[in-house]
Amino acid sequence: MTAKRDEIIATTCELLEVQGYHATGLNRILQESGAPKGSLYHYFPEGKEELAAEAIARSGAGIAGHIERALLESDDPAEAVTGFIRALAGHVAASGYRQGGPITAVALEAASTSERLRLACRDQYRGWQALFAAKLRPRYGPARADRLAALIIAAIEGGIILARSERSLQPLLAVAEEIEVLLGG
Amino acid sequence: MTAKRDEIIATTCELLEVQGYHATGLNRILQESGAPKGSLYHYFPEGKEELAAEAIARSGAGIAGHIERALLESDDPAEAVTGFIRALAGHVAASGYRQGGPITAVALEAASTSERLRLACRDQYRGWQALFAAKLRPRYGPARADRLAALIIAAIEGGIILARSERSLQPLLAVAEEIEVLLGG
DNA sequence: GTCTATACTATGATAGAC
DNA sequence: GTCTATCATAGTATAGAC
Repeated sequence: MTAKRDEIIATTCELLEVQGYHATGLNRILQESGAPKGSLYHYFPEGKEELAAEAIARSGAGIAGHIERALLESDDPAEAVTGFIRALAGHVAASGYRQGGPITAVALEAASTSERLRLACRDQYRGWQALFAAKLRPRYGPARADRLAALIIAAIEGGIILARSERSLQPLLAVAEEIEVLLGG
Repeated sequence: MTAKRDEIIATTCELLEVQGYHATGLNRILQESGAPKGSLYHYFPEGKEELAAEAIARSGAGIAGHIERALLESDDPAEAVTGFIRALAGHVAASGYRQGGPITAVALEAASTSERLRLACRDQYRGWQALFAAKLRPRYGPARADRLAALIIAAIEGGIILARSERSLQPLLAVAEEIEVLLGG
């Protein structure tokens, strides 16, 4: 029964996004996903870490999909990138400043704590960065495109942190505007 | 005896920076700071949250001091800002990619969880942002200076996340370079 | 009256029994 | 495949030592 396993992962994605890794208990995951209590170690023999790693991969793939679709919306890189950021900002606000950045919290908690989760997050970041870099490469060349992509990811992740702390879109919108300036020149 | 209270806060600062809020247990704090277990609720009657809030304020003030000093190093805003980022990058690497961003992890975990900690982090971010904005205002005017300051904070916070995930300075250095471009124009 | 040892309740992750 | 036991540790509170 893979449907139940999927449901567990989906619930984990949500909780990790809102609360981070350590604040998210297995009990809560099981309860929220409606899965039987004893079933967790059947589906995830390596326990919480394995489950979290899979959740990170899934969340990351979802974001990658959003990035891909957003970057197709315009031929102009500046417009495409800032369009993505503004759409993301809307999503952050719509969630009551609870969501946005599904792996950010885990990335920070796990960086010094769990090599497995650190690598899981790193791989997602690399994937996103590659998508932006590919879009920017024709105009800026490979080296600069990589740097710009790094800045974009960093500014988005940081912008989400500020937005959630302020409960305001302003930081993310400022990020979008300034990145537009940087790319527009 | 305020010295022991101070020691507890200092230890909490370190642990929060590396691990975040929920991963940091009171036992660990007490043990690491050499303070007796029973003394915690004497010094911090409201428990862990109160302790964390004080630690956030202290870490934040330390960063503010670093920002202030760095911004005095050059009259050119671009040089001053990127100087700060590069110095920070050095510190991140020197700590084995465990430190840097003392409140980032807590900000994310607590944003949806503890109003008190959310506000504590928000206030620190506002303070830092005000410092950068003040430096940028003469050249860029008030509105743009605020936006640039938001981008700078966001890009730094995000850059730290990426650097810690990659165990590499590259993301932070890319951030510095691109911000230099943005401010240099 | 300032500080600390100890105990308590809840919940964490996990693993063996059914 | 799932329930229940286990064992550790969490955060907290109180009663007593200095």
